[in-house]
Amino acid sequence: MRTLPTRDDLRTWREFIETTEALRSALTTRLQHDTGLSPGDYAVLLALSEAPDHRMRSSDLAARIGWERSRLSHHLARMERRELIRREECATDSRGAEVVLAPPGADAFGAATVPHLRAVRELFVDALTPEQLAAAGEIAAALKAHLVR
Amino acid sequence: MRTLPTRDDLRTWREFIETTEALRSALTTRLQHDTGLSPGDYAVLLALSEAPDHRMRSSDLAARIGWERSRLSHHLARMERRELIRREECATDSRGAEVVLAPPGADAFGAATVPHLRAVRELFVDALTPEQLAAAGEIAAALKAHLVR
DNA sequence: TGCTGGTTGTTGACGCGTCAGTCAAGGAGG
DNA sequence: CCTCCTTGACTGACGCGTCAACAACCAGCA
Repeated sequence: MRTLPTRDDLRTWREFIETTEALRSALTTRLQHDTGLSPGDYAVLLALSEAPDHRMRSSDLAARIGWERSRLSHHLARMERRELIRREECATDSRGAEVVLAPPGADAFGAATVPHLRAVRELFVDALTPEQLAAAGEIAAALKAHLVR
Repeated sequence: MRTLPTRDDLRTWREFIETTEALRSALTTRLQHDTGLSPGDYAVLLALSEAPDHRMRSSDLAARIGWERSRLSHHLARMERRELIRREECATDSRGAEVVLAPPGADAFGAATVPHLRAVRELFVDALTPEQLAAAGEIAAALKAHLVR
């Protein structure tokens, strides 16, 4: 039977969780401001951009970006309303839907990628020394490994 | 003029951001499952528990937990529906509202704190070596300092 | 052929968060 | 007292996420 975290552990935990949250939120704000896209939009558009013919089955797309089908379905409905993507019936499986990158979506994604990568550099990479960056990677790996346990 | 992040930087970034998100989500799920509270509920109840008389002006509460007043207002409405808190008119400033910890809220918070701290230890502290834990604190501090810049 | 069980994708309800108001109550200066 | 500005809190609209339920469909098998 193990003890609870120490006061110091908790201070570190708070600092860590609050800062990563603030970082995520800053990135989101930046992406939104620079490009009008949410992180979800970006993930969808990235996957479609890399797909052959710029189209993908809905389930494959969900698996690709690690979302639940339902979440994707809701999100695609909103993106379709903004004409970033279209949904078409699938020829080979009539249950299925194909998600197609629409021209405004391709444009938006094209305009988004450089600013987004620049923001990642400025807010994350540049904030850390090379040693810290490496340590961050190891810490993430350790946390992840422990999570799936 | 600086360059974009390298492929390695991006791998680290992805790993870092996805893992911290997964960690946050695991903690949330755990808290929800063990105690029926969301992190927001927990933050509100914690602040009220520490307040004199278990009551606080709405704005002070918002400042304390770092929320927008509007967000707090919505959240309190939901918590009041569940009878975790009550809202009373403020005697000294008739614009104001006082948020009061209700008995079910106090009970829920009391039952939540140990499991929650245990989860923090299991999912965060225990996943890291003492050196990694220290490094995590420093990384968070560096990121935070860079954010406010 | 017809059942049966697993998939695909959508939907509705609801919690949560932000934003942009709204409105009442205080306070300062004329 | 009256105007003007600020403050405290709430609200409505909307984006986002999860969950549970569902219809339509496919595939394998009796």
